[in-house]
Amino acid sequence: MPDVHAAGEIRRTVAMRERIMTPSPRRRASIGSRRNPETESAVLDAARELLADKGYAGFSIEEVARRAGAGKPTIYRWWPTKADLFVALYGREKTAAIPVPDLGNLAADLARYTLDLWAFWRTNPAGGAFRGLVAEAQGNEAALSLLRDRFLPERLEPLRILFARGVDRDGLAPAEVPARLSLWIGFNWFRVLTGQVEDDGTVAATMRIIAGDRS
Amino acid sequence: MPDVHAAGEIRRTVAMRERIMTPSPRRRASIGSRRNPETESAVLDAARELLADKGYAGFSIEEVARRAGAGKPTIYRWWPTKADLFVALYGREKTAAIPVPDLGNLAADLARYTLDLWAFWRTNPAGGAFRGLVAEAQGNEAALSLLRDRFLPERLEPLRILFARGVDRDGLAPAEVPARLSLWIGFNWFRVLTGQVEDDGTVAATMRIIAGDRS
Amino acid sequence: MPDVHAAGEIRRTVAMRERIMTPSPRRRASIGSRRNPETESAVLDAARELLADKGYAGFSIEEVARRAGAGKPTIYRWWPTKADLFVALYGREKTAAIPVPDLGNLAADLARYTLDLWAFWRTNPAGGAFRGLVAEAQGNEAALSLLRDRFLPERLEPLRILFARGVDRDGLAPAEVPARLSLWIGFNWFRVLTGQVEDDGTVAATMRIIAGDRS
Amino acid sequence: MPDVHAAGEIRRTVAMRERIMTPSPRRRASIGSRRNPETESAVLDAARELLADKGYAGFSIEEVARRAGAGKPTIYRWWPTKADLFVALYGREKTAAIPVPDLGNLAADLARYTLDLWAFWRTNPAGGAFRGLVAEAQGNEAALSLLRDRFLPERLEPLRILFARGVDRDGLAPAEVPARLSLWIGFNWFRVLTGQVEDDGTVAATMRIIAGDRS
DNA sequence: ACGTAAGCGAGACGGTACGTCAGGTCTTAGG
DNA sequence: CCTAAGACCTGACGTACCGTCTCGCTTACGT
Repeated sequence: MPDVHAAGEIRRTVAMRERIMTPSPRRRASIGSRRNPETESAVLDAARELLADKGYAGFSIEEVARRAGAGKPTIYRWWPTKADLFVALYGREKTAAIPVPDLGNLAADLARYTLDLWAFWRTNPAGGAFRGLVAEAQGNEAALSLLRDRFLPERLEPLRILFARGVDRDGLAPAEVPARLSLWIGFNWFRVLTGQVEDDGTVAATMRIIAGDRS
Repeated sequence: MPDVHAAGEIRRTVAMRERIMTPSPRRRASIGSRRNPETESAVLDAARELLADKGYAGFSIEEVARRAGAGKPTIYRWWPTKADLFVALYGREKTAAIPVPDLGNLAADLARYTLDLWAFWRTNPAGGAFRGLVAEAQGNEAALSLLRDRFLPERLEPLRILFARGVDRDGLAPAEVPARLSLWIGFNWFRVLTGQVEDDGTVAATMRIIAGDRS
Repeated sequence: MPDVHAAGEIRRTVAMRERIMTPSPRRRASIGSRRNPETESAVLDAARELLADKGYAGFSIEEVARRAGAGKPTIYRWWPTKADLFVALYGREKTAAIPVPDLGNLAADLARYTLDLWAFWRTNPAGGAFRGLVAEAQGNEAALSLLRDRFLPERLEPLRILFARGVDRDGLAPAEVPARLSLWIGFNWFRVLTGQVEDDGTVAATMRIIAGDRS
Repeated sequence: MPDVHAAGEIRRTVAMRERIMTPSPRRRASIGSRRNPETESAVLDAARELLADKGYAGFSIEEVARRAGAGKPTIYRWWPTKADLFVALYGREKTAAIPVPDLGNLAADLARYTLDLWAFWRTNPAGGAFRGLVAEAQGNEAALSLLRDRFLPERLEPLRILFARGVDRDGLAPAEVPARLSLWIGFNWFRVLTGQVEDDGTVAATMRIIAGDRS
């Protein structure tokens, strides 16, 4: 049955020729029936770069796919929404980047951590990822839930440590911790969402209030 | 070749039928070479209603035009960006809705004002407008500037009154007012942007911290 | 989940730069709130050309839009399905191209008309359009109905004339006309769908059978 | 960063649950280094069923693989193109299903055979397979050649018998056989490709014309 | 008897095209 | 000069399949 497969052979030949002809900087084929970490990296790198280049407004899955040399479906397979992509992006950058300080009192610790965080946001596309995530959450219940219920608690861990130490060391009332944590979050959101994450000299004073520092 | 475009004609026919069937919010022709205030109202009403219906995600100029029975260019002429429309929307709603309380101490005043504001946000599309404006500002420099430099100072006037009274009456340090105001703003942003503007009983305590109330 | 777009101003600037930079053979803006015949022409020309280049297999709305310099939504607005586009394409080409012969007897008339039709199909992408329409109809009820109920009766008009003349002149039994017409249609479909529309010398004999010619 | 890809994991989980829930048409492992006839059956059955369910438009290798519980590469290994699969499908079904009638005259034989064939097409997915193969052939040279040069001659064998008998018995001119055969083929193609394979009472008359019956 | 070659399910991969939505621009026609 | 209307191009959306690839496994066959 020699001619039965002619079509397939023709198609294969064409595909091969095309693959040879195109410059194709790097073609990442599948590595079998499991996730290709190279692809994951390429996508996150591209997303990071795009966010840095164009900001949230210019951010699109389409363009990420283009830059990553990835197919759109590949992206949607692993990050079904933009929000997921932002979270992944943020998680990738921030990990362990900001040390949990121990300067002897809560206000100083908060100020140090806050300023480190701001520096991170300023110098790193992850700041843009965070802003994008918040923006996304304003019109998308799933994104909001991702932000509020998964992303936030996770990223707040260092703060909980700081406040716990404040309770032990500085005599902070445990019952007040949630309110003070909310204030810290809100303050930071306000600053980052209005593009004001440079130290204007007010951070220390603000942190003293949040810390309940009466000195 | 008259019947070649039948499909298009069908579409047009459907559109016409729908236009006829819908209550058709009166046909507003031009009123000459000046702005038609009826149109402005119709657009803002439609925007408000749409925001209430679909939220920020479902908000589009296209749909506003549809509901308002207005042409898209008409909308773009007067509100060149979504942000402008949000600001107009918000400015239209909030005015004078929330009384400036005077309950004898700053913490109580802040709590009362905050809860009133939240109630307003819950019951009024303007809350959605605000969230939309923040989202918009994350990818749009003009919207950000509008939000930060025009909208925010304007809406903060009652707070300034409250804090000024706090200085006079409760002995609040004048130097601390900006920081405390920032905390109040941030707290409110955090709550509204995460969809948490119901009183969960934590507001009073939080306001006491912001007010610097040591009782 | 609509994305938040950049400032209109940014977009405008980018668009302008692109418009200036690209050679852009022709930019067709709207000509107001009515159909632009230039666009219609450009689309049909592009479709025709694409069909000639790549055949039915390589035919896509996407590529037509690309070649026509038209937006996909514009194409979908006027030709909601590929079938509509094929019909329009065919209608545009065939009109009045094939004269209705009168050679004295039905068999000769049919042969002449058939060979003219084949010549038209050979030299003109409309032949491809017809094949595409049939292919489309095999998996799409709407396309099938378009083909069977609108396209076919219309294109068969000349044949009806020929057969009517056969009844009057050659004594063809009127009751047999539908069956003979079916045979003519079927014969032509078979030939065009198998890519056999060159005259191999069998047409005259076949048409004599269809015409019921006993000579 | 283990929890960053939760979305993907959720998708996988869902997929697993579905895999568990579906009856899972038995897991066919390899049976060594030769073709597994169970797999072949499963694929052809699935293809047949899918064609019956969804028609040519809904037919995809992907879905066949899904239903057959087969890997896509397995399918591509044995049937490199859709056309091959269609041919295999049709070849599998039709064999010997339609008896070659002998009713005393050619017209009657043709009518009987045609109606039997139509009945077969109506009740059997092979009809859909044939339509699919024709559609495929409109954009695929290999499929066309398959259809024209292999499939058609093979399936026409019974007709040749009928016509040969017509020559012997009914005095049909041998020179006219090819033309009359073409007419029969064309008529049937036209009917099946327009979804008109119910006997509307015109078949007998049409077959008389094809048979050259002058009674 | 055992290594190897081939078949197998699975599913990720880069792609192309789908059909839809909205964005912002443009022009008409009319008041 | 404003207004409603709606066509236009653009570009992104999220989905379906395409055909290829590699994995990890199973089994028969040749050495």
